[in-house]
Amino acid sequence: MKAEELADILAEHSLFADCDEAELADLILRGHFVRYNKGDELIMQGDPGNSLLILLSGIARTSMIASNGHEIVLDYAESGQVLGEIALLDGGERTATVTAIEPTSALSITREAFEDILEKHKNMALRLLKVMAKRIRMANSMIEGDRAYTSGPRLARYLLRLSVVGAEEGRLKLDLSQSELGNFAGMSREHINRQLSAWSESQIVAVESGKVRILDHAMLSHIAEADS
Amino acid sequence: MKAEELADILAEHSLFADCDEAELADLILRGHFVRYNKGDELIMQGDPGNSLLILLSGIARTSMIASNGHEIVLDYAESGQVLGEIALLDGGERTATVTAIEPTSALSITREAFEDILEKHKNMALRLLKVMAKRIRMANSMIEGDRAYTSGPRLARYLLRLSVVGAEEGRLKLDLSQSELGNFAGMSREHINRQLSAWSESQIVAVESGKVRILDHAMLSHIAEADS
DNA sequence: TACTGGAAGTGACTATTGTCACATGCATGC
DNA sequence: GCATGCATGTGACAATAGTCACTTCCAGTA
Repeated sequence: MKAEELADILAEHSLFADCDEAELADLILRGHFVRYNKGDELIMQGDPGNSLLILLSGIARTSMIASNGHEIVLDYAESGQVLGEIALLDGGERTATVTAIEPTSALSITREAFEDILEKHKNMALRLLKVMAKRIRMANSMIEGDRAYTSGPRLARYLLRLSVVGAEEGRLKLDLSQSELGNFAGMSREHINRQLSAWSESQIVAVESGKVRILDHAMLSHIAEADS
Repeated sequence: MKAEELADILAEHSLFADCDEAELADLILRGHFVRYNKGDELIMQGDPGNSLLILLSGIARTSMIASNGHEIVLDYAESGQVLGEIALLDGGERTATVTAIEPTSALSITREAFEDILEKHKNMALRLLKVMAKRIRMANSMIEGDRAYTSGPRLARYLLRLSVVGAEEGRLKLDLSQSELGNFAGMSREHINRQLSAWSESQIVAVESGKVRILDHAMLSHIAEADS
């Protein structure tokens, strides 16, 4: 892989967009290119965390299994995203499992390589700090959503989170099944179904062949902030 | 303030325990010592975030107000803890309000000072990364708790989180009122009361003059992992 | 085309938790 | 001591969302 290719991928979404050539070169040199098939686990909850991944292509689901067996989906990561930094940094176990939901490739960076790169390129640390700041914001916003809102506004928030900005026709980034949406938004499949049906009635979303499309973005945003 | 004093404070709890003298000296030199009375706000949600705080004494509550007015308590911070890094790092607004719940003092560090120190002392970045890794773990664990567990186990978790390790007689770090506990654990005051009464019956906790004491730590841990 | 498995739709019931309305208790200061 | 105010205890009820048990729909394939 060439530095330019990596640069292109990183430039698109991630906070690594402003890496200079030397940094990219080192990432490629010290990193290890890995491919995964749909369903493969890039990271497994409970494992020791001795490496970090930078997603290059594909989409991966980050999820945790609570001690009572309940599965929680934390995020869907796209290319450019960093995965697995937490355990690498604090030396603890991996808190979540990351599963490829389509063919996926990534750059894997070991702890030693990571430390070397951090040492050599001071900007990398700052970049990582920003990545993590963003992640904390996201986590706090999930907590806020879970705590403060009932299911309706919460689902609205997750739909908005899945919606693309320049959305042609309100398409979502990901076509999740209703069960998957339920896991993500923290509600039962049946309840998701009923809520989507209701919104479909009032022309806020359209549900066609299993795929959700946002028709009234403004209304959905409004619902996302409502009291109930 | 002398470097040794700061060193003592940081050594106790925080990830800054291993700072060398030069680092401490710079923190003190570039930092600004601030005092707060009970009830003062160290950080206000919505403000621009141009500084970071290191708590030196006292206890501060981190909370958010959701757009529907619901208040969520994210954490109670003790001395040694870093506050306000997120907004400082990503340049966004402060996501939460931090309120002193007793007289509190802190070292305030501006963005410029922060950047200088980060530049000068490479270990500081790594330390901050660890602080943030810890925060993400905590946030994920809150999400897990909110999503996967019913109120009983969840309250158990929060009580355990408030319990001191070498707890003499199961005392909590903080004597929260039942309303405050409710805000923290995400349940109504009444429900907290009923749950505590039930546990009090079965000798798991004791409630005496408004203060909760954990009697059966093992049992509480067991409840914290239960299916319901 | 008919068969099959998985996703989606739906009604009835249940469970958990919040809300409201009060009673009680307890400390503080006049 | 008594009044005031805030924290706590408790019963009755309402609301939200989950569970169960089906049915229906649809795509892939034998």
